[in-house]
Amino acid sequence: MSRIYALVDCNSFYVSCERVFDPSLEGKPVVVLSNNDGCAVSRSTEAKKWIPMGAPIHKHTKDVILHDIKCFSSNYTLYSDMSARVMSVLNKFTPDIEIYSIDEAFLSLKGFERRDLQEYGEEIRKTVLKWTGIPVSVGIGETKTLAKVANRVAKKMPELGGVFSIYNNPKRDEILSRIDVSDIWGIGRAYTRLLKSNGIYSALELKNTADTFIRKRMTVVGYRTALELRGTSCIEIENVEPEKKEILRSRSFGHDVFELNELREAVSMHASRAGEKLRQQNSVARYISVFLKTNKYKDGPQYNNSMGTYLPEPTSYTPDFIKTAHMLLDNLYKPGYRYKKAGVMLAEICPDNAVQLNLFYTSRNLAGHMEIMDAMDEINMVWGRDTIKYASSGIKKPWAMKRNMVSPRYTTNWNELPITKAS
DNA sequence: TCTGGGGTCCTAGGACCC
DNA sequence: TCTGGGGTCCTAGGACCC
Repeated sequence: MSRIYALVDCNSFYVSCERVFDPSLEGKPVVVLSNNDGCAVSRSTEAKKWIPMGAPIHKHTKDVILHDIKCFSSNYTLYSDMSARVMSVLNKFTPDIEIYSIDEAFLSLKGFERRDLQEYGEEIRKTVLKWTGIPVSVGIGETKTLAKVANRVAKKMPELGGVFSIYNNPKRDEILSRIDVSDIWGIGRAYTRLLKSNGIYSALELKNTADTFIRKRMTVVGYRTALELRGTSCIEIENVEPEKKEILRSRSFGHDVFELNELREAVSMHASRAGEKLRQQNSVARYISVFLKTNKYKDGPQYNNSMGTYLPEPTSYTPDFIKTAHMLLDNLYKPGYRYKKAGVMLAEICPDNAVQLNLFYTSRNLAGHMEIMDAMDEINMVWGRDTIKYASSGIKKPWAMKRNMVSPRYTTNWNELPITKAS
């Protein structure tokens, strides 16, 4: 029984989102920055010449000015909404879909063996572009890893029109011989170094490497990658999103922070956001930890530490998280450092219904707590984030991250809708 | 001045038990 | 005196992904 996978990947996704609502950006070098306006995380084709992926933008100020590169702070509200639109279009092609990241999805095309896959890929591409304005590339293959390879080929060679199928392709080995091992899904920096120092440079060479070597040096994970290159599918489509086992919330500060008070505000905000995420998946957590970091890129004394503890019982009640996180932070905090980042992690997560029986017998009014949480989540969902929030999260937030070049929330906020000119 | 954030999986090795 | 061997659980750290 053969399988067929398609990988649909949005081209320069964040940049494409910005362009949908501001067509004047078309054909120009555009860059979207990470939180705090730090690194370039999405670049248009035109910008790639000057700005490497992940580069700190402040190191490229000259290029930005010289080539008039348009820079944007990241606007996740907009990108998440556009992502949902793209995914819902893909869903119309097959319900057998795995949303792999904000800009990528795997589709199972089992049963499509006799169709012209190239043509089908083009139909997907055209439909997504027409209905959402987002350009995508489509790669098709016998396994997810081969679909990834095909997608890469589609992206690298614009003359293919954004679609490439390696499925049953008689030239498969020739294509694999031109793919660098570092470009294979699952092969990162460390494995690239290992493979190249053993004379394995291309995907074809990895495909033909002895199992014993791969298993010993790259664990079963690497072995699965090799099998997938050979056409044996080992990594299945995951239709339902698995529940998170850990939830981490953290941010760098816009400015260095010295005071415990400000750190307490930031930690309080992270704890309440982590709680929101936890409740979204109807779970409770038993373990919480807090971490604190100075700026590793700066000279001066460094401090990097974390502390965690078990909660008296599994919970999703934000005030419990805030209280415990503050206690941990108070123990963690040392005066005299320039702090750059703080975060809160929830772990030992399980579904809330798995513990409900026990909770009925606790002394606390759990039902009442949950009603409060539900009400707050509901209000914040309808009226926007932080309509209701905890006073301990601060009002002025001097530590908040920088977002100096953010575009409007075109699709999710009535006050920021795009305006069409009446002639 | 300015360097992202959020995850998962696997293994090795220590602690401990019988 | 003899200091084995099998097993589980936990944690830290390394690898990867977008």
